[in-house]
Amino acid sequence: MERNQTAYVILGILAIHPHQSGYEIRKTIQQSVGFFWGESYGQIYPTLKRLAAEGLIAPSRSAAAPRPNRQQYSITPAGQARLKEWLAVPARDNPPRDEFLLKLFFGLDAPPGVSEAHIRRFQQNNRRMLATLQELERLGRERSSHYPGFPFWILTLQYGVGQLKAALEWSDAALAALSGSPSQQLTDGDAQ
Amino acid sequence: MERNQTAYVILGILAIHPHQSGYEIRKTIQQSVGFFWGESYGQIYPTLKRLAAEGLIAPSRSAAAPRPNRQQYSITPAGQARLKEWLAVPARDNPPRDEFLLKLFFGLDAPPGVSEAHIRRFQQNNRRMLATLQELERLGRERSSHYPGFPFWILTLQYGVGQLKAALEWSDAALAALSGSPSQQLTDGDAQ
DNA sequence: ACACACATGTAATTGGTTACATGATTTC
DNA sequence: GAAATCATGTAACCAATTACATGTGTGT
Repeated sequence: MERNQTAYVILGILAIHPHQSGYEIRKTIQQSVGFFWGESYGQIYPTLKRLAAEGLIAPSRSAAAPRPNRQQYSITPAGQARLKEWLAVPARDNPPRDEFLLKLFFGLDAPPGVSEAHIRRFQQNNRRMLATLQELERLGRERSSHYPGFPFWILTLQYGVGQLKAALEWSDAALAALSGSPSQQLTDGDAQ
Repeated sequence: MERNQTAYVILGILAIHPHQSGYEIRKTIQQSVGFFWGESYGQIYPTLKRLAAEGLIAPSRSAAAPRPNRQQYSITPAGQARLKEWLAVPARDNPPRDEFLLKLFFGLDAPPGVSEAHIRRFQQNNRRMLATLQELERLGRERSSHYPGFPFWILTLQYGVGQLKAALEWSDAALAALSGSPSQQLTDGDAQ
């Protein structure tokens, strides 16, 4: 079992939409799983070559073939099998690295106000993201709810929404907590 | 500004606890920020050498020097400055890659029951983690609440707790949703 | 004597990003 | 004709993990 995850995103995407080129695959990824998964061309194109060499995908051509200067691929039966195999294996937890939390943790060594600023930026990013996801969910229900994969997609979306809402609630509490004791030692504008 | 984050964790840790060796630094990392940050020796030792060469840390020796066969370091004024600089820069968002969500998204192509199993495993992991964090918080309040950095540490903990609770609520809803339509097409144990 | 934790490191590999290079096609 | 987007790729680099190698000190 490989650990190269790019291969499996590609297989998964091609299992849903056949006849896609590297360029299209990347767009599909962004539009469907973009909020929790990213891929760069530098990863996609070499992987496509390798998957084709291994017989897990094969060059193909959609009925209404649009442009000539692109190479479309589809998943092969072997590819389907490999995807299925991988899907059955428990997910490894993602490497634990959160730069925002790290900077917050070292807040005592930061210039005054910096941690508060980090949290406010975090809050704004999360608000924007939440709006995007909610809009996505609305649009999806309108346009794609008949797709067989829709229930799974909506679950991932709802997970994102839940995490963002929790993060936003925390942000408020965190800002309130920081305006209490710690910065007072430096700001100290009211005593005496 | 470097992008090597290992350097900054080390600087940050040494800013809090001086006179630590690579081995101790790693333990400190695990015990303090371990639930959202990890470092391996393969990363720590070379980075220590480099930081010393750059004058951001320096070999040092604690008053009660314990074992001889280890090299302790402390942060230098230059290192303090670098850390402070880095802390002021907005955190980049962590690379968006969640293998669990990816497998869930492709749930339609998975063997029946697999997605449910993934969610249940996820749920169990989160429950365990939540218990750990809550215990950590309890212990911390008992033993370390007088440390000046305590408020920041507790904030990161509370963030983790909030995310885990949201994930657990989602898990229940997700399992309920999956026991509705999608697996019925295959299981279909009750009609006819 | 043995096991375990302490302690430091290197080599190989990989997974991945970024920047660069190039050209075709569509649209205004 | 210019600009934007479509489209495919390569090279350089890097951060990081894993596995390996080696030795010391402590407790039983």
